Amino acid sequence: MVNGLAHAELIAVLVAVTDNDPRVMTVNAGDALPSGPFESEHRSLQSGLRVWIESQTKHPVGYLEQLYTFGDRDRTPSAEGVGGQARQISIGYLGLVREQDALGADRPQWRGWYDYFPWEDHRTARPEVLGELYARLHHWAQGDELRCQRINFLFGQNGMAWNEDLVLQRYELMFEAGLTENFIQSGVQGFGRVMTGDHRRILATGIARLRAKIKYHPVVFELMPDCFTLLQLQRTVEALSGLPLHKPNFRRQISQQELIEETGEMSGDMRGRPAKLFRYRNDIVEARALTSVRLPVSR
Amino acid sequence: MVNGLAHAELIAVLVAVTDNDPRVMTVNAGDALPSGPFESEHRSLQSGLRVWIESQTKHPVGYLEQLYTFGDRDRTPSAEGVGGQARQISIGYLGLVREQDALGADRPQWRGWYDYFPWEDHRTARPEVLGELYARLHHWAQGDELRCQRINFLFGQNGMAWNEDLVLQRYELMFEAGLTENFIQSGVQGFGRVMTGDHRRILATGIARLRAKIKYHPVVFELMPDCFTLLQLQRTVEALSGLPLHKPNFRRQISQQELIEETGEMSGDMRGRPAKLFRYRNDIVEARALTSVRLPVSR
DNA sequence: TTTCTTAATTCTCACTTTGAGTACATTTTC
DNA sequence: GAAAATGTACTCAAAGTGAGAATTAAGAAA
Repeated sequence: MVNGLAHAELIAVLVAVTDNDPRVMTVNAGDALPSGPFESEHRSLQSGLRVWIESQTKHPVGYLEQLYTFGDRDRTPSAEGVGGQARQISIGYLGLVREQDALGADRPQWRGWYDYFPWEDHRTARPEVLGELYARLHHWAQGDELRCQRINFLFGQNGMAWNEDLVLQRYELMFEAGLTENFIQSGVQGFGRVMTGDHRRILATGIARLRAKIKYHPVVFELMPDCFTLLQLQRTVEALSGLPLHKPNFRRQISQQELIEETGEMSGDMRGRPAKLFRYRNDIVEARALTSVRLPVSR
Repeated sequence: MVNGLAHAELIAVLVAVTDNDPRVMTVNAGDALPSGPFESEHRSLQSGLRVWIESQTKHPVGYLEQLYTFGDRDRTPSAEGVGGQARQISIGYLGLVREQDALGADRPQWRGWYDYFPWEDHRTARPEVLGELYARLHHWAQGDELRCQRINFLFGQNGMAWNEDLVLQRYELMFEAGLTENFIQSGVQGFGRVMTGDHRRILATGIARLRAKIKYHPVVFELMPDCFTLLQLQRTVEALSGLPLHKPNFRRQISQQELIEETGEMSGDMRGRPAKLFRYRNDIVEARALTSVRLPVSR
């Protein structure tokens, strides 16, 4: 028995926002996330994945961050055959691609991520699925107090506010309740598109990470074109977070962070008053831009 | 050539706070973090590590979280021999152990983490090392504007505030500047204790993660005994963050979150007025307790 | 031209959260 | 009993946030 030997695979959640909708790169007609073996000639995991993605997709990847390493035994039921001894380990990455670089984003590999998680898009209204979802979850809960509290908390019911960050927890609750892949494949509508293995869970991990990250780190700009209006920026953040934002307050928040500057040009193509164009300030020191959560420090 | 085959190793940053000092579990007289091969009989990475840690250390691990997966080629220069083909992949975990369970915390495996990062402890004063550290960093920077900005930002110089979260970035800057392992082993004092390979970097990753996490997730309580006073809690947070906290404001912040409740008992062993004892409320729903960063949501 | 529509941009104001410090209470130690 | 040490409760100004009104600038319709 070879201890510690495993098949290592890299798997990417590649995100772009086009037409105000967040999209994710898929393979097999939307059935899986792109992945490949970790080849040992690469210098590091990160650079290995970058090279591999760029050769596969032709899209330059601006931002790349490790998500999570998945290694549960029962993840991929079909993975038994790979050698008998060695386990499968998948290292997930989150990558961001600029709209302008994602040309061909209409090509079928790019799928709107709300196709997979329809209950996560609260931009215009509470998604309709939530009604049936609540019903089925509560049916599963069978009156168990803790389960009910968890449902209410995660899905913003019963006076609790919807928290957009809890994508993964919501998916995992649904998984526990038997409302994911097998259930959907039995023909139920509205609970999202399925993926192979645990790819949808990895996607949920990526969405959750990105939603949390945009709040304290200026990664949104990795998804924006060089020049953009404040409304375009707002629409992008809305697309990612799945929430409608308050325009004046959004613009106040952005401008006081001093992360962007006017280009001097105006956008002309739209209806209504033309908007100023902005660009991300690239004279910002690396990590400078974090809205830190504060402890009550003394002195 | 076997593609995708790798040696997988689990590596743990196990933290406990005793005597108001954060400590980390080590092996080899403080030279390395505990680690071991990922054995394929485990159900998942997480459970594998938990079993392994608890059998090795006899400490129950309350909280366990994946940190990062390290796989750079040049990480461990000595790891060439392991088989010629397969790469080494290390999956790092952060684990928290309660003070009461870390009895024997005086045993030499538990080391104060500021032994490894003396410049990170700002509880009583700016650490003295910072003077020499600045000097050496600026000497390395050689006037390069970007490098200087980065130094000032990371080390809170030149009007910038010290940010306790940037542990990893600071370590990596020092690494770039050649102020880590080899440098220290050449006999320089005050730049911290070294570890084998990149273990000190993994420790920095763990500290950084924990410092960030305590601000929006109630993980501190995983380090506290069942009953504690508010000052004990404050001292623990101070120990982890390396900052002195404002007592009245800290207690206000804690009490309005309603995460703890009075036990009704009082602490008796200390000098001065006895303090109320509190316990963590275990009727809190799992994730309920997060101080979320807000976007300017509309409606 | 005038008016309507759409969107950009600026301001206001109440309310909440923080930073910082003060005052007072209750115990042990000298 | 006074001093020292700690616990606990307030106060108050400054900063930050949520919600919305008001104003400006363009094209389109009447």
